[in-house]
Amino acid sequence: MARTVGSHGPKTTEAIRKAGLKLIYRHGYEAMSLRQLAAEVGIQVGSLYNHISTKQDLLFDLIRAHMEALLLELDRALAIVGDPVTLLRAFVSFHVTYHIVRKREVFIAYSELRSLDPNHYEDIVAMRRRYESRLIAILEDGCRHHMFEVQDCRVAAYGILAMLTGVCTWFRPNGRLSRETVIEIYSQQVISGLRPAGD
Amino acid sequence: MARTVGSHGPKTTEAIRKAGLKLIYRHGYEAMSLRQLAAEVGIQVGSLYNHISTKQDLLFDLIRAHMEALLLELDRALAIVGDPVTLLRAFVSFHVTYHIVRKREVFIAYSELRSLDPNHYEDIVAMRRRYESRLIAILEDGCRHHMFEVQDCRVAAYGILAMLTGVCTWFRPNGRLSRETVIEIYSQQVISGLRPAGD
Amino acid sequence: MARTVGSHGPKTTEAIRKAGLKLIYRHGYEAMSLRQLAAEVGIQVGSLYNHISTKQDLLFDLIRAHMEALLLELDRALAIVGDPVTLLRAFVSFHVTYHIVRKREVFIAYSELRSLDPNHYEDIVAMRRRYESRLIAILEDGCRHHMFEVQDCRVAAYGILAMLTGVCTWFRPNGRLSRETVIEIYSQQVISGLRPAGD
Amino acid sequence: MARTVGSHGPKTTEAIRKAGLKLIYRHGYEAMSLRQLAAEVGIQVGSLYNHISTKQDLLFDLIRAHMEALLLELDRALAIVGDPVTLLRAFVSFHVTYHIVRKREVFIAYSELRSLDPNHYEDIVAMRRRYESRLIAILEDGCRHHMFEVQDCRVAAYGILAMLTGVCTWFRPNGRLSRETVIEIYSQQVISGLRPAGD
DNA sequence: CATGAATGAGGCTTCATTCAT
DNA sequence: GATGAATGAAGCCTCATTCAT
Repeated sequence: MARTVGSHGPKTTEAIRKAGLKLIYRHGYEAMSLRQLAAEVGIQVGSLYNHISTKQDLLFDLIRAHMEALLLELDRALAIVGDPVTLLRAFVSFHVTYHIVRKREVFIAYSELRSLDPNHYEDIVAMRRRYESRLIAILEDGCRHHMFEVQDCRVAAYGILAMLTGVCTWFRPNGRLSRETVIEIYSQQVISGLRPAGD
Repeated sequence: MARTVGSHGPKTTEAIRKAGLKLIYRHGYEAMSLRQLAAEVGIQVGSLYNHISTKQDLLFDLIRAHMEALLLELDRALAIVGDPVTLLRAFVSFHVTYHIVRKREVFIAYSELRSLDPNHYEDIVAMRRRYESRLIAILEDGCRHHMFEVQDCRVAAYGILAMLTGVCTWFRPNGRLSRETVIEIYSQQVISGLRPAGD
Repeated sequence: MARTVGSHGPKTTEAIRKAGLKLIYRHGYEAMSLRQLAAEVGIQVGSLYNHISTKQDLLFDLIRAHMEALLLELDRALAIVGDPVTLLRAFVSFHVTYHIVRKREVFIAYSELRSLDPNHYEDIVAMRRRYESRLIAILEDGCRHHMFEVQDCRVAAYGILAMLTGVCTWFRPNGRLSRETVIEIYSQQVISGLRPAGD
Repeated sequence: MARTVGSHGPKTTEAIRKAGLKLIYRHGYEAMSLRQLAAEVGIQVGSLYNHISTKQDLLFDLIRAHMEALLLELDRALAIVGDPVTLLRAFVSFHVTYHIVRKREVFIAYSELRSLDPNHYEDIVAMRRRYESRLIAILEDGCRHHMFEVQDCRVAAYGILAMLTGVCTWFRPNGRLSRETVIEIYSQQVISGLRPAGD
C-alpha cells in the first residue's frame, strides 16, 4: 500500500535541498517545519529521512556546500595578476556578483549561523575566516605598497564586507540599477575610502 | 541561571522585556520558548500573560520601542548646525555608538523582521525608512554642495549603513580598538569614499 | 479555548500512575503509548507532561516506589523474634502475599528492568539485592544452627525466590486455591527442601 | 558491530533468525526495530522481507521452533525406565541444562508471549501446557506410589518449574558453580521438597 | 535476491495559550 | 498578580511495510 504519488528517484535529494534553501531563506530555519518542506517537495514527511539524516544536518549541509563553493570561486576570481587595486576591484566584483546570484545561500549562511550545532558552527566560522583573510591580505598588501592607507586593515575589511554584503538585502535583478552599475558604484566607494590622504 | 525568587510587582513587566530581549538576541524569536522566558524571569509560564498579550506582541513591542528610541535620539544627534560633512560625521558617530550600546535591540530589529506579523512588519519597515532617509538627505545635500560625489545617493547610503551596522557584529567593548577609534576609522573611510574624484 | 473536559487537579498525577501501572502490566513499557495512557486517564497527550517529565521517568517512578514499599514492608514482616524456620515461614508468607496483592507492580519491576536507563537500572538492581540478601541471611543463619542444610545459600535463595515469585503468574484470587493454602503448600515445600538429610 | 559485507544466499534467512534472537533477547520484541535487525545482519531493511513475512511472524517462528525443540528433546530425555524419583531427576537435569544452553530462546518464549498475536499466543501456550503436563504426570505418579507427598501436584509443578527456570537468570557459564553442581543442588532441593513427611 | 525510496501511521515531546483558583 | 493544570496543534523523528528496479 506504499508509494502512490510524489517525487521519485535520486532527484529527490536535490529537490529537498532546493526547497530547504527556499524555505529557510523565507521563514528561517527554526520557523521552517519539515511538514512544509515535505509539502514543498511533494513527498511525505517521513520520506525526507531517506535523504537527510536530520533537520540540523540539512542546514549544515546547505551552509557548508555554499561556503565551499564560495571559497572555490573566490580562488578562481583572484587567480589574476595585478596590483592591489586591481585585486580589490576583482574582489568587489566577485563578492557582489556572488551575493546577488546566490542571494539565498549567502543570507542563510549568515543568519542561521546561530542555529548550527556548536561543532558545525565552528566549521563554518573557520571557513568564513578563510574568506575574510583573502580580503585582509589584499588590503595589507596595498598598505605596504602605499596604495591604501588605513589604520586597521581588519576593521577596514569588515566594513567593506558588510557594505558589499548588504547588497543582497536590497538589490533587485530588474530594478533601477544593473549589477554592473552597483559594482562600479561600490568599487569606486571602496577604493576611494582607502586612498591615502593626499591622493 | 534564572532568578530563584520570583519577580513581583510592577517590575515584572520590565523584567520580561529585558529577559525577552536577551533570549531573542541569543536564540532567535522562533527558538525562544515562553517556558525559557518565564524561567529566566523566575515566574511560571501562565504568569507571563498577566504582562504580555502574546509572544508576537512582545516581539513587536521590543522592536517598536527600539525604533522609536533610535529615531528620537537620531533627531537629537543631528540637531546641530553644520555642513554636510559635519552632519555625516555626526551621523556616523551616532549610528556606531548606538549600535554598539544597544547591540541586542539593533540586532533583533533587523534579524527578526521576518518574524513579525504583516501589519507589524509594515510599521517597523516604515520607521526604518524614516531613519535611512535622514542619511540619504545628508548625502543629497552634500552632492548639491559638491562636497560629495556619488552616482546614487540611496545606494551609497545603503552601503554606509551596512558598513556601520556591521560594527555590532564584531565590536567588543574591551577589545583592541576603542569605540572612538572605530568611529574615527569609519568616519574617515566613509567620507573618503564620497569625496569628489579630484579631491 | 483551553480545558473543556477531562481530569482535573492534583488527582491526575495519581490517575496517571495507576493507568500507567495497568497499561505497562498489560502491554509492556515499550508497547504502551502515551496516547493510550492519556486516553485511559481521560486527558490530552500533552497534558501528561504536567505530571510526568518523561515516559522513562514514569516507569522508573513506578518501579522505585514499588521497591521502596517492598523493602519497607519486608522489614515489618521480619520484625519478629524466632528461629530461622519461623523467619523463613514469615518470609514466604510475606513474599507470596505481596506478590499476589501487588501482582502488577511486581511483574513490571522484573520484566521492565531492561527498559530502564542504565542509571535507573543500577538503582533498582541495588534495591533488589538488598531484598534478596534478607532471605540469604535467613538461610545462612539456619545453616549455622543446623536447621537447614544447603550447598550454597545464594543459589538456594534464588531458587526459592523464583518459585515463590512464580505465584503471581498463575494465581487467581477466586481460583481453586486460597492464598493461605498456597502459602501453606509453598512453606512446606520450601522448608522440606532445606531440611538436613537425616531429618 | 554488524557485518560489513552483506549476507548472501540461503544463509541469510538463518542469519536473520540468529540476529533476531539476539536482539529480541537483548532489547525485547517491541524495542527491536527491523532497522536494527537488518543492520545486525548486514543487509538493507527492505531485504528482510525476502526472508520473513512480518516482524510478528519472525517472533512466532522463533518461539515455535524453540517450543518444538524443547518438547522433542524432553521426550528424548524422559525416554528412560525408572521410578518417579529417577524421572524427576532426569527432568530437572534436562530442564536446567536446556535453560542454560538455550538461555535466549527460553527467555523470549516466556517474556514475549504477550507480544504474540492472539492466535499465535494460543498455539504457544498449548505447547507450554504439554510441557508442564509431563512434569505434573511425574509428580502424580510419585504421589500414587507414595514417593512424593504434595497437596496439589499442579501447584508443586509450577513452583518447581519457576525455580528451575530462574536458573537462566543468574547462571554464568564460567561462574562459581558448574552446571552439574547446580543440577545437583536443585535436584536435591526439589526432591527433598516433595518427600513424604516421615521420610 | 538485494536495494533504495516511498508510504502513512504513530512515536515522544514541546508549544503558545487559557483559565479556575 | 501568580499558579498549575488543561488544551489542541504541531514539532522532529522512527516505524513496519511495499515495490519498481
